[in-house]
Amino acid sequence: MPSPPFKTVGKSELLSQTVETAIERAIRSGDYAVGEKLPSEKELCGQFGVSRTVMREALRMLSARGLLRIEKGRGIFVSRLSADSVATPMELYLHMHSGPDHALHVVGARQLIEPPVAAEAARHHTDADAARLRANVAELATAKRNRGLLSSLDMSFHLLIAEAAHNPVLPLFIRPIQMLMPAIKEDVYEVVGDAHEMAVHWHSRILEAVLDRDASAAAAEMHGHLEIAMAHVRVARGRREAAA
Amino acid sequence: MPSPPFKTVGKSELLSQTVETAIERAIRSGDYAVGEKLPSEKELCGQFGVSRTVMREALRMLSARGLLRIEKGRGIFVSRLSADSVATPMELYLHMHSGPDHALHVVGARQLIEPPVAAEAARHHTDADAARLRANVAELATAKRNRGLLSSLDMSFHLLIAEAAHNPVLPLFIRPIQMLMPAIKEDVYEVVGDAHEMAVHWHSRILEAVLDRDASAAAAEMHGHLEIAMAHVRVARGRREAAA
DNA sequence: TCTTGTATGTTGTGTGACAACCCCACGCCG
DNA sequence: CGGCGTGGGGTTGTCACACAACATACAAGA
Repeated sequence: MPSPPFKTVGKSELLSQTVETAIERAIRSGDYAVGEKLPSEKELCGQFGVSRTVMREALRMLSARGLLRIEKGRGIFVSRLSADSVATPMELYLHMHSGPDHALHVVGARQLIEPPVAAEAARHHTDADAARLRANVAELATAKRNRGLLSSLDMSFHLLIAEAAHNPVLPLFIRPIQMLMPAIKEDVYEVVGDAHEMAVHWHSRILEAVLDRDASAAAAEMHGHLEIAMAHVRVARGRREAAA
Repeated sequence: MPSPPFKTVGKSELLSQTVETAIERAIRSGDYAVGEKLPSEKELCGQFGVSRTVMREALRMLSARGLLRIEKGRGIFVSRLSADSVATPMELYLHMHSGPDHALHVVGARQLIEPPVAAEAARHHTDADAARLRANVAELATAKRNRGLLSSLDMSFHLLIAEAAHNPVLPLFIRPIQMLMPAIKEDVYEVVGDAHEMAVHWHSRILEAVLDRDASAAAAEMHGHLEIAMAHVRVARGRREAAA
C-alpha cells in the first residue's frame, strides 16, 4: 500500500457531530457568554435545518462534556466549565488504565508530583489560601470519626494546596488523583488505627511549612506524609494478600 | 425558614442519565471488556425498558465522553479510553478559563511535574527504555525541518521518560499535557529560530543524566530544558501582544 | 393584595417509519 | 469446484409527530 488511495468522498461525519462542533465553536469564540440562554431546540433545528432528534443528540453530547446545562421547562444555557469536567474524565482514564496494584502506583505518583506542588504553594499562596488551609486543618482536627467526612477533608487539603500554587493546571491533576483515594483508603482504614491522628499531624506540619513560605520544607513534609501513606498501602496490601 | 419543609418527592434524574450511569458502571466494573460489542440499540431498549430516543441519547453521551464507539451499520463497542478524551476537555477548560496565557500555566505545571519524573526515570529505567530514548534522540537530531515530525518526536521523548519511570500512572498525566504542546509551540516556532537545535541539545543532556542513573542531574536538566521552553513561550506571548 | 387557575413555551419521552450502511450467506456462473 | 455478485437481514442515522412533565407569566377571582 505505497500510495494513499482515493479518499472517501461521501460525508462520513454525522449530522449530530457537525452540529455539535458548530455550537462548540460558537461557545469557544465567545458568541455565547457563560450563563447565556441558547435559542430553543425548535429554533436551533430551524437554523441548522436538522430534525429535533439530531439537535437533541448534539445538545446532549455538549451537555455530557460540560459545556451546556439543559433545564427541563426552562431552556439551554451555556455552562461554566467546571474542574470536574476535566477531573472526571481523568479519573475514568486512570481507572480504566490502572492495573491490579494501582494503589501503589497512584500513591507513588503522588510522591513525585505533590511535593513540588506544595513547594510552589509555599511560594505563591495568598492570605485567603492560608485561611482556607487553616480552616481545613482545624476542622480535620476536631472532626468525629466519620470516615466520609475525614476522607473529604483530606482530599480538600491536598486540593487547597494545589490551588494555593496559583497555577490553574495543577488542580486538574491533583483532583482526579484525590478522587481515587477514598477507594484506596478503604483498605487502609481497616488496618491502620491511628490514621486520623497521622493525617492531622502531617497536615499540620505541611501547613506550617507553607505558611512559613519555606518551599523546601513544604516539599519535604509532603514527601514525608506520602511516605507514611505509601507504607500504609503496603501494609494493607500485605494483609489483603495474606487473607487471600 | 427554621425547619426543612417537605422534601421533593419526584425523581429528578433524567431517564437518559440513569441509563448512562448504568452502562458506565457496567463498563467500569468490567462487565464489558474493551472492544467488546454491546447489544443493539433495540435490545438495550428492551433490557432497560426505555424508548430508542432515551437509549440513543444515553449512548451519545457515553460516546462523547469516549467510552463507546458507535459504528453505523455495525454496532456499539466499548472503546479504549484514549488520552485525547482527557486532553480535549483539559484544553477546552484551559481555553475557557485562563484565556490566552494558558500556555504559561501549562509549561509552569510541566516545570513542577516533569523534573521529579525524570529523576524517577534515572532511577528505574531499563535497558529497553534506554534504547528507545537513544533512538528517539538520534532521530530528532537527524530529522528534517518537518514541524509535525519534530513536534511528535519531542512529545515522544517526554513520554518515554515518563514510561521509563515504570509507574504506569505517570504517562497518564504526561500524555494529555504533551498533547497540548503542539498548539502552544505554533507560536514559539514562529519566533524562535533555533528551537530544533535547542531541543536536541537539552534532550541529549537529559538522556545522558538518565543513562548515568543520576537522578538529581536528570531533574536539573529537565528543569533547565523547561526553563528555556518557558522563556520561549514568554517571548512568543510578548510578540503576539506587540502585534496586537 | 394575595391566591389560584390557566395559557404558553420549554424540555423529556414514546412511537413509527424510512434511509444508509455493513456483513454474510446464498446462488449464479465460469 | 471455486470465485463473484447480489440479495436479505441486521444495525445505526435521520425524520416527523404526539404527548407528558415542568417552568414561567399573566389574568381572573376572592
